Amino acid sequence: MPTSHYGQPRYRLIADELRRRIEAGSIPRGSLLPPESSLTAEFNASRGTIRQAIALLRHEGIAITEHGRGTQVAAFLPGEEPPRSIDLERIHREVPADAELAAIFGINIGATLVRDEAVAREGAEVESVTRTYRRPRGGP
Amino acid sequence: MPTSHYGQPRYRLIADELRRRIEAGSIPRGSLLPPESSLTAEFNASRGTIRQAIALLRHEGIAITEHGRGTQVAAFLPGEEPPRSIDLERIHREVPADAELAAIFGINIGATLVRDEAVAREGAEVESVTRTYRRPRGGP
DNA sequence: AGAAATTTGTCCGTATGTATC
DNA sequence: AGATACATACGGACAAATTTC
Repeated sequence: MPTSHYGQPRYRLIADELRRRIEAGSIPRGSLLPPESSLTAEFNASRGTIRQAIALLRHEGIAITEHGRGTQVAAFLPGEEPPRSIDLERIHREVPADAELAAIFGINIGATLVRDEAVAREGAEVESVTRTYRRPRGGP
Repeated sequence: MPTSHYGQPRYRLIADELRRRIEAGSIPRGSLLPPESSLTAEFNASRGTIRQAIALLRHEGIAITEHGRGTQVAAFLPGEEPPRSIDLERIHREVPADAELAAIFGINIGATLVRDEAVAREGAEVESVTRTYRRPRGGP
């Protein structure tokens, strides 16, 4: 990626894009910015470049970075666009069967089931939670 | 030690080794990977490098990481297909939110949620139970 | 029920080498 | 040559979720 910066350095363009999302509400006030690692992936930029971009936002006072926690969008400037992006997040884990599930599967209560959970969000709001339970493959 | 580039960066080599162990079964499906601290010691690499390696496995869909818990090997590796569902049965009802769901939705424990349940059977055996929770439309 | 230990998440600072503008 | 960006790697520190005692 040789970079074709049209007059502007990359970190400035990235800062512009993040500022746009914040102003448009797609990154809600008071929420945490995606971590540097995510931004690195999304913008296909190095961490240093991302950090420069965030430093700009900090200077402008619209972001606050806390060591070990993340970068938070400032809370001021009320009301604007409702967020529309749908975010999916999947969690996979093993859970013990409760009475209801045990009855359906025909297994003992407390037996291990594999649960896949998908949380669908629109902006900050949770739209739905879908859980799929299966019996584990060849193991308790 | 910047890069000892013997063709590949270290995090990729480490990811290769972990993938090999998973496919060979020496790290079983559904089990937890050794913690980052152990891998750091074993591979004599920094934590960041280990995390990069694990991120690769996550991206490939063969590992799922949960905060505070660990990194779990997927129950099904991409490419191996779980058995297909045949019989489907749907149940719709209203249920009170337990603590976990309440936390996800950001509502009070006991608040009403709508639950759609689909039981997939293959012959007599239950293959999977899928439950989707949503907030009621305009209701309590 | 609560504290401690474990484990992952994130940020900070630094370093080296390479490629591109 | 210098500025910018990229890729990789290290170590330290604090934050937060989960498990364990």
